[in-house]
Amino acid sequence: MRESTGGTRERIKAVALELFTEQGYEKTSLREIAERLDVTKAALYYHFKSKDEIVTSFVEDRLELIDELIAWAEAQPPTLETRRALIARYADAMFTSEQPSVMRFFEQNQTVLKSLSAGQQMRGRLMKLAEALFRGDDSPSAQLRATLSLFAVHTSWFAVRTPHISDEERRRIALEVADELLAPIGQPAGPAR
Amino acid sequence: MRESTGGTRERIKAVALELFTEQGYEKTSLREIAERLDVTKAALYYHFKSKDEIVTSFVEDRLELIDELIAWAEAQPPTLETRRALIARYADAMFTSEQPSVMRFFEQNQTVLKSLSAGQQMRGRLMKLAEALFRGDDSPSAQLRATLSLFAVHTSWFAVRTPHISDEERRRIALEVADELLAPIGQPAGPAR
DNA sequence: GTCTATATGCAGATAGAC
DNA sequence: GTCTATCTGCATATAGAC
Repeated sequence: MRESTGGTRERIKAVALELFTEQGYEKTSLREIAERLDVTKAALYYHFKSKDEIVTSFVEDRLELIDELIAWAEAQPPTLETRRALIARYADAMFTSEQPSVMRFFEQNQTVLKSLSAGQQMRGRLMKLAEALFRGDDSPSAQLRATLSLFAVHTSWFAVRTPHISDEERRRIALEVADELLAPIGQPAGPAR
Repeated sequence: MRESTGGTRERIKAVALELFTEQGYEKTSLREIAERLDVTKAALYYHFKSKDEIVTSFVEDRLELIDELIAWAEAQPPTLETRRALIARYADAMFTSEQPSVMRFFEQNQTVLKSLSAGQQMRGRLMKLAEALFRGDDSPSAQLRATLSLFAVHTSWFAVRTPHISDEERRRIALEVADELLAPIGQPAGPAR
């Protein structure tokens, strides 16, 4: 417990993220977060002026990161190579980060997040990311494929149930499937039978 | 408003489903549901003994339906044809039903549903459905593909952003992509590059 | 920077009249 | 089958002492 000096804000973020992800935003009370940290509710209000400001705090880092990816992609030609590189970079961000669970939190709290500005921003950003993935081919199937390739990355943590599988292996599988989904995008015609 | 006699229970279900889906389960109060129906909260308690019993009421129909699909699939050989037929039947159920939004509700309230028994049952059932889709090939990539094929059906309503597109067209696109995802399952080796 | 104490409000739920 | 009235509890949030 070395970090008790000054690190309180970070500890609040970490605990809140964990509880929000597990139980949901609405079901997690500030009392619960405070108890877990062995402080009082009032202490939380010193660090964050409201409950949803806690959410904002850990969503913002991700927004920046996604913005960078989008900007990078838009500077590239809309080729398959670009799409693949983009999803790979995104997967790196998801798997590498110290807190991969920000996206899990987001997935698990979609509806609630609609009414939070942080949530709306994140929603918008993921839309733009999907757009960057199908850029140059806005056919319905390309749109669906692009979105699903993001889901491949997001859901591999639970969709792959094999026990004891490593994160690196999950990432590899996710990208294998994502690549296949991206392949037909931008082709003259989809792989209709 | 012909159904005002006796149809109250159904009207409650319909409004609750809509609000739960849009705003989330926790954020939607019984007061809000009651106001929308122009009745009092107490009236709701005549029809349902608790808030989560409302959820249970509209989840149960779906459970049965999914159970039938699973049972059917398990009676078939684990071939690609079976997988494709299964996802097609599932898509029919999703798109045909009078209330396709039950699954939307479920997607949007995952975390909250963890603590509701109806939610746990639905979770379990979707897991089994995914298993039925990769039956005979439990490789990690097959598991991910099977899960994503379900997502293709579930998410086509928002992932495909083309305006004025019909439900039938969405269903067709979803199945096109789902079929592609299912194709490599059960093959000697995945389509590694 | 963290505390105690408290304000204020709405949630889910029940009792019992009509 | 729907109402009014009310219970009980916990939520977010604030004021002000230490």
